[in-house]
Amino acid sequence: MTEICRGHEEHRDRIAAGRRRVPDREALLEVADFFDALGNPTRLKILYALTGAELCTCDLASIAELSVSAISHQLRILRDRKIISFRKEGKNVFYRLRDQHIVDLLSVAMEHMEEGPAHG
Amino acid sequence: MTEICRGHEEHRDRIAAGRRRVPDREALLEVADFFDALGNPTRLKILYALTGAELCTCDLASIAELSVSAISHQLRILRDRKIISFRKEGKNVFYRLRDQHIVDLLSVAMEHMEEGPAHG
DNA sequence: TTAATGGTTGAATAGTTGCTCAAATGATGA
DNA sequence: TCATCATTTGAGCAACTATTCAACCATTAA
Repeated sequence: MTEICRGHEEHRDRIAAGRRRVPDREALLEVADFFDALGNPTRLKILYALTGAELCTCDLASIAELSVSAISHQLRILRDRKIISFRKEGKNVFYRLRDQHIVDLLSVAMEHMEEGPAHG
Repeated sequence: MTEICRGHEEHRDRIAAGRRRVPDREALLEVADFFDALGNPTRLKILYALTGAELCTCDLASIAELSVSAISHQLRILRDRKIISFRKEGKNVFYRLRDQHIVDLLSVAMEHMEEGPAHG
């Protein structure tokens, strides 16, 4: 691994510059975890459903058409990644998006997808 | 699966409203694929390295400290998801980020991570 | 206390992913 | 043509993930 293109000083310069643009390992893993959490249809369903209202686990299960257990597992991932937060009310647990960043990101993503194919 | 919280009309209303906020299946899968592509440390390294300059496969392998083959596999995923594009020059293939959206997204993500821990 | 309901958790498992290795492709130049 | 370099590709495999199922926990109400 990590074989370098033979000779050519320009490669070395580009590589050094490129390396400088890459965040440190910890930050990189954090960003990866964040995007990874968004990169799953079930979790995206949950998040889009939560743009605009808080919902309980069983509401989300119904919306995603999956078992309460399956949703609960996914909710834990989203909680751990600090993408959603929750409040308990009697027997119910209500989830909501943690901050406006997430709402923005989700709508920007949709727009990006819609215009994407146009300049293929 | 999809058991509904017994009775309570309010649940039905919330569920119906939530469902309306979820994009259709095709769009959802597209968005998930997009975020999924960003949700991996190796691919993020590639993308951050490409913010600011185009780089060839072997430069990227050197930066990511992985085999050229491993990087090529990841580059294909990023190409397929329309996140990067490329140009061939002699024996080399130079990759670049496909549009400014991606650059913006990567820097916004870094900022979000940096401020995230502050408000718990 | 018991029963019922909403939710979480852990084990099991089928499916997916990321890497390595070896082989193939494509471009360049002798 | 042949050799070499940069890259791509496919198979194989270990590690990871999303779901299901069964068991458990927590709150409410009798």
